[in-house]
Amino acid sequence: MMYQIDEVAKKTGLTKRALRYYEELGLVTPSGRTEGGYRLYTEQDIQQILHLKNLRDLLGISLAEIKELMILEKKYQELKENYFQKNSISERLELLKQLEETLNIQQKQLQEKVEKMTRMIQENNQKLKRIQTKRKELERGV
Amino acid sequence: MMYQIDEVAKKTGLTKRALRYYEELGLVTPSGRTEGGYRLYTEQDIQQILHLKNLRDLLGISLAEIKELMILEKKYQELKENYFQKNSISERLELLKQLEETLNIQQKQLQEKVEKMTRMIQENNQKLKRIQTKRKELERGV
DNA sequence: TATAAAATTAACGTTTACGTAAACGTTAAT
DNA sequence: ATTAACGTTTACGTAAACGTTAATTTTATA
Repeated sequence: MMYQIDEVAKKTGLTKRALRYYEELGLVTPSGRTEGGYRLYTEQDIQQILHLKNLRDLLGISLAEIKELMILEKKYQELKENYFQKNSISERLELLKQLEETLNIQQKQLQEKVEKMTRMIQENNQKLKRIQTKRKELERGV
Repeated sequence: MMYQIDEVAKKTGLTKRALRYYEELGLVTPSGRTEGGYRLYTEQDIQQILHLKNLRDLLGISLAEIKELMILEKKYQELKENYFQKNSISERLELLKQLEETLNIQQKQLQEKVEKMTRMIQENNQKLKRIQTKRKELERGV
């Protein structure tokens, strides 16, 4: 089953404009079109869009950087699906190394952020406690 | 001891332009100026700037939203420092309630993000494992 | 006191990530 | 066959968050 743009917009929380824009940038291309030219997205397309959204929101990197990433992952998918490889072994090794490196960088970024956020959450909790204490003092004082 | 703009830029990792821009938006105002008009930042100013940077990078909210937040916190600081309060009790209670609410919203945002990021980290780890396995297969095959 | 290094403001420019409107085609249902 | 509700492309617009340049001052130092 395939979905058209409005459905996908609702499912992903992105606007139709954003979906077309991402396609324009070469980030996500719907797998099909109707006879008349309507975009048709598969379930996989939607997963890819959600992944892209995660990268955008969680890593906070630019769409240009995200594009690089998705190109890499696309290559990896192709590699996985091609049993009888056209690529040479050295090419495949090179791709794997690149993917590994990129993922490692991503992991570091994510972990750093998680740590900072965790610290911030703890600080906020302490602040909240102080505020609640103050508030109760005031309320008793009334 | 007070620092001038270039020093602060280096300490915070922001550009001088960004610091001036944030000031223009009313986000962080240096505590002093030299006779000739050079900006002078205190240690506290720097802490505030780092906090602002954290909000920007971790929550990914707009500077306009950050401004609201910092206004609230500023009011709270004033409230803490004024032993002999000018504000009425009801005003103070109102402020505390607002701060509490805002912090709670922030906490939710942060926690949601942390969860999503943690999931992503785990997915990445599994992906990394698969890639490493494949790589070793290839290397043995050579 | 001269001069280099760093600062200031003002104003225009740039990039990113879409929003919006126009003009027009498609699809499904009546 | 019409029509309402969707879609399409093209192209200009816009807000946010700074970058860059120019013209001018300050400040520290030789």
